[in-house]
Amino acid sequence: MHKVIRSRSGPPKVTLEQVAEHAGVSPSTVSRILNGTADVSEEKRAVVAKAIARLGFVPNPVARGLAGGRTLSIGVITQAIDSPFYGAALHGIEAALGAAGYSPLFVSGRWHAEEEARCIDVLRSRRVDGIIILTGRLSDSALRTLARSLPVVVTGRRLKAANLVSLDFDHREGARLATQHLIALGHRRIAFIGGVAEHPDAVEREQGYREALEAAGLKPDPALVAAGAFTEHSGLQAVEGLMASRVRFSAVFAANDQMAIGAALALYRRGRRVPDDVSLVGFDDVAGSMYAVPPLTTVHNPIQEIGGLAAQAMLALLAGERPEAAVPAPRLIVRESTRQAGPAPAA
Amino acid sequence: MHKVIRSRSGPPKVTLEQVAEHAGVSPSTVSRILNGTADVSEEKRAVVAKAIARLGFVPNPVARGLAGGRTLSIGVITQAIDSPFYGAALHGIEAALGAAGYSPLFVSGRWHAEEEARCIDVLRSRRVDGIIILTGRLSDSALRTLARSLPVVVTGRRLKAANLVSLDFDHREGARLATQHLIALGHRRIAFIGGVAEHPDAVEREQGYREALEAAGLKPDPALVAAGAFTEHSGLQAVEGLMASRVRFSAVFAANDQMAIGAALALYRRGRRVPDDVSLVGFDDVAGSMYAVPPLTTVHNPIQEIGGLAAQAMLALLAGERPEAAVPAPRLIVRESTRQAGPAPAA
DNA sequence: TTGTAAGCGTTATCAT
DNA sequence: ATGATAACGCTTACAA
Repeated sequence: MHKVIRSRSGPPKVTLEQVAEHAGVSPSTVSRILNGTADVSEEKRAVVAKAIARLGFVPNPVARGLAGGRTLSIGVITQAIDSPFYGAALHGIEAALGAAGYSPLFVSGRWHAEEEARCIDVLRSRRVDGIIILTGRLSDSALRTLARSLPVVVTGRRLKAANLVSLDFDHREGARLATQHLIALGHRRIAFIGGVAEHPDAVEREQGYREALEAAGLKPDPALVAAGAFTEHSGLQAVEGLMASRVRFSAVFAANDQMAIGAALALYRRGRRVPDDVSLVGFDDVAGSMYAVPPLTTVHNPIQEIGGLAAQAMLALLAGERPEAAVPAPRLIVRESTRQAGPAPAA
Repeated sequence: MHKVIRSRSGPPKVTLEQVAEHAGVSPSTVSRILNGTADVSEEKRAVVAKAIARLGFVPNPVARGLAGGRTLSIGVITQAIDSPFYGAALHGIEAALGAAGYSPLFVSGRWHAEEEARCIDVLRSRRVDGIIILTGRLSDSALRTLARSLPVVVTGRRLKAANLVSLDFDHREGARLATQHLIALGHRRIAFIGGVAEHPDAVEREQGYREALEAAGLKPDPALVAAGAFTEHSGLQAVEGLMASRVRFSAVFAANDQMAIGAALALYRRGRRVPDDVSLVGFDDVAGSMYAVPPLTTVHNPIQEIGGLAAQAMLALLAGERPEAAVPAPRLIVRESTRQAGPAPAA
């Protein structure tokens, strides 16, 4: 009774050495049992287990880190810790890592390559056992170099290297799906709002858009593609630009949901109804898009799942395996922001 | 030249001892300089500084943690790391802590008191120097106890204790503001969607709603208050329940933005326009609400700023001060989801 | 299979 | 003001 309370109130002060003493074995034996480093007789195993339970022993990760060189912590580089997109990924990572006794150390690159490099330094100085990079800006060669000193898992690219696994979602296919959907509904003049130009996801999504158009015998009209920056505001601005330039369009495909949301607002402001006057498709299927008004048709990007996969790949890497990660294929989620194109598109 | 590259590629292998040797002083002197623990002659200071720069020495936080008992890391307990609300707070915390050389360790309680307790154990076993709790479920007395062994900063309550600082936003006043706004617009039948019942923020917001009503001579109608759970879905359901029960209302005040967003969708589905048919107010001013269709009128909750304040309070606590934290007062942000009540509310 | 002892890179306690 | 010399709590050769 008394013990339970203590274990929750005071810092765990019991040391491995005390456990050893209590069990009548040597510290190394206890350590071996804890880490499965070597075979230990069932007999001692039992005594030690009892002693651990009795004393409420919890190994000290800090000491472990110093002695063993492993800290049981994994650095995770995101671009923005707030953001529905990264939030979901972090959630997936936390769950998978936590189940294995590892803790994530989250840092934000804030879209600057420089910041990102600083993040890596921080993580390294903290002696993380590995680094997961969620769609960063670092060059492929920088990643390869990094992987020479640490296991690395990176999302958003296709990259082969030792000690490194990359998880890549098929953005092109996803964008193709979205565009095809619009085409199938009879839309011919489909505007596209792009993402951050240097961002690999963004360029792939634009490629998918183009490919679908071409496959349908439609030729991409440069006047229909607007630049965006993956933010709501940029989506709003993009649509405003489009309307100011007086190009006709009956549908908009935005390279991510946040921009689609911004686009919806711009349309609303100008009195163009979604989906009655213009159809709208996003990308990512971020948590909020299901509750947009109207609910947004989008391409589901299993971000949280990818986070989990990334974490598992890292765990496998740490275990000395050479994991092959398979990312789920994109699926189109049809909701209420798209509909059949009107018989005669308005001039 | 060569050095720069190495510092970014290999793990920092230079030890304090090597610096000492290189500078011709003892390790203790180097340590003292690093920590400002004692006076050191300008002379040695300079030599050591040079040696540190020359060798590219970076102190090892793990070793520091073992020897000194401080890890320069702060545990942060959130309820959901994904979530626009907590995301913003984490962002504020990360920025403030990072500037001081501290790293946050984020863990999610997932709204379970039990999980939350486990989180604390994890953080403690990692030897964090302090714990920031963002609106948790732990009892006040549990927090007091915790504060006896570790500096604690907690948001979402008013609590006085040694080694503990609480930051409390005035939810009641915020809710009052929101309700008054609706009343001033001529609304008389104002529905309220509550939050998680055990959540202190939720009850205060409901109190504010009631107070504003009473202050205006309106008596709260139990049929107008619906239970919610701080999620979009629960907001949607709440409005559906309200409409199914056929109570009249010309305005809805939701205890947070996410529920307001859900409410907006339910209204949209039933063909009731916002704000033409019913006015809608949220709470928190989460990132997305500015881009809702229509943009949501809400109470601004400076979450990111509060995160920063919490971090600074923690830093002050660690420095042995007794910080007084002042949280900004709530402000109403009037956008486009509210308008004058119609002359004769529909039956 | 198990124990002994030497680290791991700092900080802290004494002396001087 | 500065230097030895223990810790800190655990892992890991190396022995036995």
